[in-house]
Amino acid sequence: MPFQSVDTRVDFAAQERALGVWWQSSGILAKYLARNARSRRRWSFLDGPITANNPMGVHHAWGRTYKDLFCRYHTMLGHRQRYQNGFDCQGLWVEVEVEKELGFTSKRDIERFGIAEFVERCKARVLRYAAIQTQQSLRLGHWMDWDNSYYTMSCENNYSIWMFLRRCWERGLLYKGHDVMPWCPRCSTGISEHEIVTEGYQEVSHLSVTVRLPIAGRPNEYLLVWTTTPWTLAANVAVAVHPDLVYVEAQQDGRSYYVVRDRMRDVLQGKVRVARELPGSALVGWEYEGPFDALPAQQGVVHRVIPWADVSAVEGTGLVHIAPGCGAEDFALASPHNLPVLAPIDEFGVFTDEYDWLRGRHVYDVAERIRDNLHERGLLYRAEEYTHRYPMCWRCGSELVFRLVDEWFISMEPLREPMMAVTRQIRWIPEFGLERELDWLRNMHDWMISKKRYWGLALPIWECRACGTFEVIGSEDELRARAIEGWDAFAGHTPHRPWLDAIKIRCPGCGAPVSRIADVGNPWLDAGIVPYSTLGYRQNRRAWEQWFPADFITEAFPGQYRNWFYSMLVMSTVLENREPYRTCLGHAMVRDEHGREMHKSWGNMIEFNDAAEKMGADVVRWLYAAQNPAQTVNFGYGPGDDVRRRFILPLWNVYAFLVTYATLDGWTPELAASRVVPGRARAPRRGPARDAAGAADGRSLLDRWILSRLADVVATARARLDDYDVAGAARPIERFVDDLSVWYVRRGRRRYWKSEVDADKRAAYGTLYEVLVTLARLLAPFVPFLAEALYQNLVRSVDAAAPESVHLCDYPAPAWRRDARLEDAMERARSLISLGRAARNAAKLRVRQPLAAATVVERSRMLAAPKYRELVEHVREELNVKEVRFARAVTGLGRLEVRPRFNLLGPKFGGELTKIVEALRAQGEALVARTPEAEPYRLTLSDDREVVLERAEVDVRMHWNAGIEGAGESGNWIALDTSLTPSLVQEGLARELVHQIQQWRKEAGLEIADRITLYYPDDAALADLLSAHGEYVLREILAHDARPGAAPEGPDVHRKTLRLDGREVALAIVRAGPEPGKTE
RNA sequence: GGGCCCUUAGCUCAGGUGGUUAGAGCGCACCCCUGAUAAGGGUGAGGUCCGUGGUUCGAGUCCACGAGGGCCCA
Repeated sequence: MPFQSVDTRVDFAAQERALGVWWQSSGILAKYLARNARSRRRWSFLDGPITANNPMGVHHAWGRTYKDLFCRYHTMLGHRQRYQNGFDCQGLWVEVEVEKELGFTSKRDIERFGIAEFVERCKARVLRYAAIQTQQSLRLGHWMDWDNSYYTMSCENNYSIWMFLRRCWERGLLYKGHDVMPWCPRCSTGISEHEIVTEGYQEVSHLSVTVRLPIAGRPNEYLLVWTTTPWTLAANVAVAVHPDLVYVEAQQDGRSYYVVRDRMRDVLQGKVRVARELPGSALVGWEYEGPFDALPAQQGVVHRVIPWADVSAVEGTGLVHIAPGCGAEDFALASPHNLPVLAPIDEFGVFTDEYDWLRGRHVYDVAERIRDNLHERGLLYRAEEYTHRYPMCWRCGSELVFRLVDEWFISMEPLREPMMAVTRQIRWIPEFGLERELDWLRNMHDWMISKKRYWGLALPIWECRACGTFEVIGSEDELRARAIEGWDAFAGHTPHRPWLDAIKIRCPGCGAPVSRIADVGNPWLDAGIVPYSTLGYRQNRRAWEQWFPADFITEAFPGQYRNWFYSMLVMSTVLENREPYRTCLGHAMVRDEHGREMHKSWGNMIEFNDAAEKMGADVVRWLYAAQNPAQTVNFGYGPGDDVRRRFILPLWNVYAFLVTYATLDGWTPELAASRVVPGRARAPRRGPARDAAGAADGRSLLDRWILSRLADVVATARARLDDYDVAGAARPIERFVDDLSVWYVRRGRRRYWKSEVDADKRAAYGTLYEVLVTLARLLAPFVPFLAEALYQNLVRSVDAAAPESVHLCDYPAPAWRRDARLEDAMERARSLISLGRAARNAAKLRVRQPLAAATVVERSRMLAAPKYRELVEHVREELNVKEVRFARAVTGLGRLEVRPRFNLLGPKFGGELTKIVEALRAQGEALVARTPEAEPYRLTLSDDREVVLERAEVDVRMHWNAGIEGAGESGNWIALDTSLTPSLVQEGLARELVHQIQQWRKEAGLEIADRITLYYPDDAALADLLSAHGEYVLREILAHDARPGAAPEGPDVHRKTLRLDGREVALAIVRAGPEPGKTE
């Protein structure tokens, strides 16, 4: 079976869709998953659950590219795996979306709607988006056991967390805290500090007020306080001052104000007289009238001035209004100073009954009323709009307030050191991940795990209202045993609200029936338990140990050091005091192609589906694979186009090239000098690989070079992937494909065109074939679609015994021994060619014009060796010269001028410079000629002293003799003989003629293999040209014959007037049918 | 205020353990090739390696301090 023809204008996205369908329908994915089912070597990957709440975005594709790539790589290495994907299901983010769908605005709507129905809607939403994300992942070529994904809402996951919490409780780590914390009035829940990420702050404008508070026993004297949250004044109980700062009593309009000295000018407007200065400590203990002493809640409160070291003099008045029920720092001061705690608002942000005229009003709406009320009572000093960064709810965008609440916490202090020890057992990539995680651990607070919501882990805490005893239930069995009420209502349901809420147990303290607390859990508990819940920890400890710890996890790092990476550390430290994963690869964030953040509202967001269809999944994957994970990636259609042009298309074109000519020639892999068996059998695992240097099967140096390079890139890719370094593998592969395309194929083209089938041609086909087939396997984990397309056509079409899919093959191992000397010599040849081209450019001589000779001066004399004659031949052909000569020195070809760089040497040698210039003029040429590469010049001055000149300090340039143009440096030079003889000019014209006729053939629509007859006019110069170079011209343009005179009439006759050497010649070509033996 | 990271060509980025004259892609200028052709290739211009000081025979690379930016935490 011959290869199928390859279109160079392939629609990659369509090809990917077709392959996706084929993989499914032919069961390839299933075979892939089963491939290593009985392998003894395991590789344990643990998937971080993706939030199944929306379609996945292009940023998810980065991590998923890594996940898929390493799973595929280890599959091709024969390692048994679990291939389990995970979905994150529970939490406020899902609730918020369902609330939006239902048009809800607060928790009351949910209660009215019914918690059971609401929770079912949440589950349904998760399943809906899990299905969508599964399809999207498949479109990306992400192969997992999609029918066996884990869901964090599963019973097993929830009960596993019960087990963990029970263990915490037994160790005394679990407690109920009474604290002031950020609270979202819309969501009616506390927001833990972990959740107020930097994006959780926004610039907003608030009404700020400066209030004067009359001091008790000091008529006409006032404390000045300033706040941006006027509503908290209703709960004021104290004013704090810094004991060591300097305060002033400032007199204005007949009143005395106390304010910190450094802020006086900013705070007090108008004329002010300073009556005295005093330290803050002098104010401590003073009593004052509160701003709202008439409120019922304020009855009996004594307002005092207290000392506080955190008071600053950069903002406000230096006197800080303290409301322990409305601020976290305020609350921390309550206990040491014995301050009453007033909690003015309920869970919806509404003032409670004890606040009289504020009762029923929302905190968002009271700022103006409070200002007006203060004004009426003469307490307002000033009010103004103030813009500052303020925390917002990360899900719904509402402004947060601080509120006194009861929440449940895990004590972290006893875990801090053990967790840090566990963290050090893990390999973090990038390495700074370790420091970041340790830093987080050093600073971590107790973990608030409760949330006053509906859809989430139902915290298994039963707390007795009567005596305060609480207990944590650790499993479903224990629950059943302890239930004294409500089991029937619960049985058959998942352990969620509201079903679990029905169950009561007996209080071990006082015997009263006890209900579960109403709270649900922090969603990072759900994700943190998966190294236990998904690996069967509760069912079979021995089986669990075979997959634990995970060998590898990877996620985006900005958030996960404090989220998933962290929660797994907590839970695994408590349960087993062991690292839950061995290697953690973190990657940075995705920005748009200009480096800006992606936002839907900015219009620069790219949907995953659009990216897959417009640029293709392979391009998306390669873009991510070649990226440094530590650095934000600029993702977009522009960068995608780069990948396509730089990597995908050149590779595809090389592949198309091989298939096109192999088909024309009737070449198949069976004809290759050495068979390539790409399947499960592989290159020798041990013992010497085949020796590229000594290949005795007709392979040219060019072949041996590319095979040596191939061995290199295969070894590098394996080593880098073993080290979890994707970019370190991808970039060398890119370089290799570039070498293959711009050098191996470019230099080897003629070997495929020639009509005779000889050993050289077989070697050319065999080598290129081996390279491409190896590349297909090498690239399979990176670009699974492209690799499969190559493999199916190059391997499966001709070898029914080969594995059905490239993804069922082994990963390639180096099949040839490297020949570093040959690679080195090839580099030198290429570099000489580059210099020669520069020389041609300088001489304005196009490559089409042959030249008599090039002279090479090569210090290492490597290319002059007889065994590298072929490389010299490449130099000769690329530069289009008749002969390449070697010379020992460049001196005979021109004059070396050595000039001092005065700007550098002046400061160094000062007055001696004159002598140096003299010496350089006299000996410069000899000096340069004898100084080895990389060494400085040692110059002997007229007085026999030696001075050392750095290479940068002298300017060496060559003045070529007439008729010579060259280029070079440091002992490596190439000089072209630019004198043209009539015969060289004529030969150049012959090439020009060929060039123009080739162009014309294409315009005329002739096939590559079509033969023609050339008719030319009676023209002496042309006749000369053809008599001298006719054979060459006819061969190149695939003509049987060149005939003088007019062409006959006919449908296959094309006429054209060409410009040749400034003259016009009217030619005709006639199609004469395809060349025998090259019939398609 | 603390921790971590970044700063290299107009733009985006490479540059193990210090070592010739710091590289690539894109863009730009000029050119080549034309049997990979709605492609491909070459040559060239373009650099205060953020700054200052230090270690060293030698620093883009190591150290200290500083500037700007990012992430995280207070």
